[in-house]
Amino acid sequence: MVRASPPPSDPAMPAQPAVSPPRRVTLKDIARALKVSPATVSNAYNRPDQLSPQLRARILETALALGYSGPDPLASSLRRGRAGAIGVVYDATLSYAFADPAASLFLGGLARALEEQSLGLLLIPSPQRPGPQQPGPQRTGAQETSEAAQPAATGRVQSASVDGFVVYSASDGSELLKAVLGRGLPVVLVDQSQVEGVAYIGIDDAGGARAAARHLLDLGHRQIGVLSLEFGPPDPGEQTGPARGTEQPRGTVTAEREAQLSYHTTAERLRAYREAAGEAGAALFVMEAQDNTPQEAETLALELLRSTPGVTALLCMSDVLAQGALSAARKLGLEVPGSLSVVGFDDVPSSAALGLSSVHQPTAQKGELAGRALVELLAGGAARELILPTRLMVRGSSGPVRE
Amino acid sequence: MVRASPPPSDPAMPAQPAVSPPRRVTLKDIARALKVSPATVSNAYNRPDQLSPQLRARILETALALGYSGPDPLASSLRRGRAGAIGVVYDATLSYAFADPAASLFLGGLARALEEQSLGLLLIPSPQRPGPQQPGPQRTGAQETSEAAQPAATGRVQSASVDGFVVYSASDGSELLKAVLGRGLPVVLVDQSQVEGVAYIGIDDAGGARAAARHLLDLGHRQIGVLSLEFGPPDPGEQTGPARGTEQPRGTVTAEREAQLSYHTTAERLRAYREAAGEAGAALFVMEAQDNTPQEAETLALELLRSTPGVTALLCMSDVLAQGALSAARKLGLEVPGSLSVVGFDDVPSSAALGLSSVHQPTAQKGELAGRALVELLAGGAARELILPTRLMVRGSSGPVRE
DNA sequence: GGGCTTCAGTAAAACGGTTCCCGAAAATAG
DNA sequence: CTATTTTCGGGAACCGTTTTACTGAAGCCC
Repeated sequence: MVRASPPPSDPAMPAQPAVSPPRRVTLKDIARALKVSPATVSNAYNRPDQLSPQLRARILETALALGYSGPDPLASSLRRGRAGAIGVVYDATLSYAFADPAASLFLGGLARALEEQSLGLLLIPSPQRPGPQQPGPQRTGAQETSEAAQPAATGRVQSASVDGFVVYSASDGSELLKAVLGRGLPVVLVDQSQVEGVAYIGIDDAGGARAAARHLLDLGHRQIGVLSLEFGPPDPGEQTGPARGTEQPRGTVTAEREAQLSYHTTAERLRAYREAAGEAGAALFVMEAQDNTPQEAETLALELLRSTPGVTALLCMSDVLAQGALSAARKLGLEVPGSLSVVGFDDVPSSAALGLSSVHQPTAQKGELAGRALVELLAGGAARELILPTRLMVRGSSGPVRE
Repeated sequence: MVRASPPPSDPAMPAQPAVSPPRRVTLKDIARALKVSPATVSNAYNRPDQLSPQLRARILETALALGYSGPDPLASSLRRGRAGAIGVVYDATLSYAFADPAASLFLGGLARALEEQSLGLLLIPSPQRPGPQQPGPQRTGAQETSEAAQPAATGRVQSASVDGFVVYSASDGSELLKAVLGRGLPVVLVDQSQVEGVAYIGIDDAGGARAAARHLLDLGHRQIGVLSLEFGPPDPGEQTGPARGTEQPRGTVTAEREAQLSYHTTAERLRAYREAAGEAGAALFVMEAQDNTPQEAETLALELLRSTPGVTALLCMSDVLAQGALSAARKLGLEVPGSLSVVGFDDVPSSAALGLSSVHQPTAQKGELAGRALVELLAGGAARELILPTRLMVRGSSGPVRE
């Protein structure tokens, strides 16, 4: 064993022969170098008022000289009992979380709220889908926990050094959500099904969706396509899940798939669409977008408009989808709103410029409120529930049905 | 002083009357409960092969019963010497980081790469601008470190529990960057000025910008407006910085301001625009956007087109800005590309739908590569530099100058 | 100049785990 | 039946700080 057992002190020799064990310098090292107590060094960083300015100066100085850049955050966090960060968990795929400007806005708001408290923001993405990816060569380490068989993502939840969680649009019964709740830390749920006793921030999904649907209905549309967000996480086990590669066209919603409707947001909006349509005796044609991207939406819209020519309007569950719909319309040479009306959801910033009618929600504010709610919880406050309003913004992409 | 000096011990009284001390359960607790060694409990979680399945089952079981949700990540990280997360630092404002779809894409790619290694992603935003914000009530704790006077953000860098950093578009000489480098951890720099010996991922900014400019020049444009990204962080100290509230219209670029050009990306693109314009003998009219938002861009474009009627095309340093320019054109009733050509930069997904000509860069891939580069560094690999190509995508928003 | 209150700095116990390394028991070999 | 290997689990040091007293030395007051 080459454990360097240094003779009590040999100042002549620079401890490290050459390059080998570049052991990191710690607080103790500089304490030793100055012949003061570690406590004093710690104080130099954390309570300058506890020691004389000169000593502090000397400490900081030798710290610099020795290449010590302050107390190790981990050790400090451990001792203090606060990680200084909160985790954000989203159950949807990474692509969803970042491809959607709304998600970005939300995160921005959240970050802002946390920033005020000097809290970090730890992103904990759910594992992506099998997607294209060359098989990584290594996969080192003994990963085979037998039964737990954690789908890796829940493992990350368990091993996240955080003081609390924000869970964003997890599907009902999500493993991830369970894992989070299991940690026993403060949690705020956002845009998903509520859980008894857990803080919640959401929006009036149903109200917004209803307004969007009524708007189109009022304009006389009676055959309306719906570009839906995902119904639920893809079911890797069974062959069910949205028909992919089968004879069914992509996006088709089967009864089976409908039974898997587990994203609260999707469910609420869809329900409201249907209710409104039902009241007006209109027909809805629903397509499920696997990914919340314009490309996907364009494909689906093309498909839908081809197969169901009577459709005069599209209700989209996100602006991203709506933008794809718009581009499908352009490809088909359909005038908007002359031949096709399109209404989105979220009202992301770029939609105003596009003249897209959409349901506005205070996305960034939602993030900020979620952050504040969590901060309150951390401070021992009570869990609250908050539903933010939505508002239909009528712009140029929706108009009366053409006779 | 009300320093509570509790009597040495009064076991009769349950210190805290009723609910108070819900001391968290630790690994030792369940070890004690089962009369096994803590080591064994630890093994139950980390090396299932080190103990009999039955014992492990019993351990997991009582852990559940006692409400223990696995080893504390902090303690574990400390002991193991790995935080299990990397920090992302961006020097621009939060709004920039999240308002820009390109940034989101980047983060998405980065997250994906880290995810493969089960690494977390800790966001460390730079402090936002003074912006609207009611003065927080508390601000507890002794924060007044005298000299260090850390601008709060650098403090967050120092106290981030991470194994490495990705620095995204920091301005030259950024304090944040210095703080990061000071930590002595592996670092990957992205989209900014390089630093000797530090890993780097960037794109061919100049090449892309040149292509965009030449494209417009080839179409015959000779009076071209430039919607630039920020030149540098706002200088809170002096009254300089982009004229705000002075008699100068917003966005005007003064010589002073130009001297503050410290964002590498902005500088490179601007330089390339100018070079190309110079070669063709064309005139450039530069406006600096404070925020990378469509709103800001619209305002600026309106201003520019009003004050400089001869302008027939707009070079925009981001697609977000370009989209704002498009909407300005719409407001002015200018046909695109008939009366006004617009070219963006980044080629974010929504731009294709908008028919916006833009300089494509592999944004998500950039993120993924940055992640991989960092992972390599963590594994002891060498620092590499990588410049990714850009490519002009000509779409419908740019056309020949109208005679 | 003695008691009393600051001041500066310290010793030592946590914080909650992980991991070598070592024994004993059980299994296998000879 | 003994020698050897495996299996199972424990002992204890250690990860790098923070913090709660506590000590000695000054300073203060009359």
